[in-house]
Amino acid sequence: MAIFSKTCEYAIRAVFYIAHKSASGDRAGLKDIAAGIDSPELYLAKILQDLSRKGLIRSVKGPNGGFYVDADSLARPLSDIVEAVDGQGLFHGCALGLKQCSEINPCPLHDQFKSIRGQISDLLHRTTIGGFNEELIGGLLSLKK
Amino acid sequence: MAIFSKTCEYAIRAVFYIAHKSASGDRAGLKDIAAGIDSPELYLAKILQDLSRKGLIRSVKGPNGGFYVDADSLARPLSDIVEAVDGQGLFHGCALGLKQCSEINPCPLHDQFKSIRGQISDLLHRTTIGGFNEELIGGLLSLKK
DNA sequence: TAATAAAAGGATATTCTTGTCCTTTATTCA
DNA sequence: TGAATAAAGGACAAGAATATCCTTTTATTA
Ligand code: FES
Ligand code: FES
Repeated sequence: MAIFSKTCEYAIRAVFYIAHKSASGDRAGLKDIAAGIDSPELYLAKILQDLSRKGLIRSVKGPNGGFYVDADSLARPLSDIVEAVDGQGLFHGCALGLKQCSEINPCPLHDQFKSIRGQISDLLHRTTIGGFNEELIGGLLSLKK
Repeated sequence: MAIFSKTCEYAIRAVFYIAHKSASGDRAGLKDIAAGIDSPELYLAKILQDLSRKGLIRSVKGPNGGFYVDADSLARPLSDIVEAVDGQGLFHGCALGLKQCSEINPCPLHDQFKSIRGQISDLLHRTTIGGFNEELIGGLLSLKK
């Protein structure tokens, strides 16, 4: 198992991709993004429609249209994307699938897992959507293969 | 998304359950285990068959039969179960789903995720199957609800 | 205003995970 | 030895995640 669903992996990679294009003032078209993050184009379309409906990214139809993120959204934490796609499980769920993670009825992994889960949460809350733009533009980081 | 697949959650809870019964010298029957960890009985049967085939737990058929773990297996790391059920993804996979997690072609989350992934790996390698028997017998830890 | 480009939306297909059913095999015990 | 018990195994069913297809809407620009 991975930390994120496949859908969420595509969503994050796409949002990073769009963000770094937006930083250069460009919009990104669907084909462009799909190629840039190595994802199935039509499935990605659905994901982006969803993020757009939820206001996490912007879109413009017609010639020269495409997807972009505004300055506000560039500063948003990555956790907003994760939560929109995968829900809150990663932030609050029990490692062993108990209905409710709690101190009162803890599973064997609770104590140690709580700390790790907290670090994942911190990472996703600290990281912003636009936070890697320089490295992405500079080609130091990768979103494909 | 959770860290483990549902199948793996059941597997871990079941193995902990069987281990703590084995510590008391008992075998655990399917119904007993399913009730003890709150899982669908017939699905759990498949999971246990699989673990049994792979030698991670033992089983005996017939009256008074059931599942148990021998002393050797009690000392095995939990990572053996996770690997048998969910594979190696959790230990080596890229957070954003790149084909190959690497230093040469890192995704934006690589550096920070590597550390977290390492902690998960450590936790699962340090924790043994029988490691929580006392707390389970004492009722301090829970495997259901 | 007409032609074109690109995202939105609805429906459907495919694949994987999870869960159930029924028969067979092995073990115990009367 | 025969009846009862419990896991093993094979086939199937339901649901969710992933992926594709086709039509509609909106924006651009010639
Ligand atoms: S109860 Fe399982 S992680 Fe908290
Ligand atoms: S490349 Fe993504 S975690 Fe290492």
